[in-house]
Amino acid sequence: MRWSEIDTIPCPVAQAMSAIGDTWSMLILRDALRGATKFEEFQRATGASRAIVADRLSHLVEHGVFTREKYEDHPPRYAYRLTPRGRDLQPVLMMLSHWAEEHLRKSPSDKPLRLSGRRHTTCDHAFTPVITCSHCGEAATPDTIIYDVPRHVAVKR
Amino acid sequence: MRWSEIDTIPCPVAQAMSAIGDTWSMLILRDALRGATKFEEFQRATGASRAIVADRLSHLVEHGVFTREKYEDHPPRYAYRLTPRGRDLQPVLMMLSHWAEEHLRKSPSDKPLRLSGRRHTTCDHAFTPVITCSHCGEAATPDTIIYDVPRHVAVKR
DNA sequence: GAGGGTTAGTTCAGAAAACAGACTTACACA
DNA sequence: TGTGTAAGTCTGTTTTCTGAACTAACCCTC
Repeated sequence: MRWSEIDTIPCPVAQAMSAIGDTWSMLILRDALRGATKFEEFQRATGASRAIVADRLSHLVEHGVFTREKYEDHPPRYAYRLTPRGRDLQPVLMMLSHWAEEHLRKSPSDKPLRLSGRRHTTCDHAFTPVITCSHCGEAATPDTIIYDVPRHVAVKR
Repeated sequence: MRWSEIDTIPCPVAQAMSAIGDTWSMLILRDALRGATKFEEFQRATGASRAIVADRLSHLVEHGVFTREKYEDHPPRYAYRLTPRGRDLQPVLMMLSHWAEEHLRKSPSDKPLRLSGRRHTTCDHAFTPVITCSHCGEAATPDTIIYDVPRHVAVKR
């Protein structure tokens, strides 16, 4: 199995990762959600090489996560803007950040990291994300969720 | 900037991706959350080469996402089990799946994919995950969230 | 009008990493 | 003696990445 064949796996996690690309793409998405739109902004903020940034941006455009709009003709200059599909990745990045803040302290005795203050404008309070059930509104914690996994994908026990 | 230096970036997204590893690690996590514990199970389910599986598993053990327990001495056999830190990645994987199911249909006219039925045992209904605010309990959609990003990380506008 | 800054890339060679497939070890069962 | 299972390691090729230089066209300052 090659990287390039990952998109053939019939699984939403594999499909999602295939569309996003890799860690550099994640960092580019993070910066886009913070407001970055220009090539140079992405390059500076991620610290990745120019070739990587060019490659990942075109991958993300191909997969409908960004649009590439010319905002100047001579010389050609482009703005990369998140599509609705791209903006919908915000919850994924937020949960990832939340996980890191909870778990990735430097030493076990450290307090949880709080690198980014997250504020809910509806109630104007700092908060942490809580996943709830679209049907009953109660918390959907890992132990209250079961999956009906298609038989051909299921792991043999 | 090298891959190996990603963990030096003071950003929870970078830290999280550094701890997780890459797409193969994501697939390994997916399988672990489905109940896989053995090397061979991970190898079959992900389709990655044995070297990749061995490498990613040891990476994840190093980062406290899995434990490696010997369950047989001769010959040595190991079970990989998720730690609490690893289990807490479940919401991340769930949001990623949800995004793929909503957005990655084969053609624009297709209905959203529903590859895995997600059921909430509290109310016994199929559901989609909704992120809410830990303070007021209302939906925390991207447009109702603002970040207080530390100045040294902020993108210049 | 010379020089520097900005923006969005492309190109190149050498270095690093990923990868498939074969191999190893060791037991169980027939 | 042979097949199956399990958990890797090893090897040599293939692919990707890095870092630096280069292009190109405009703007601004001196």
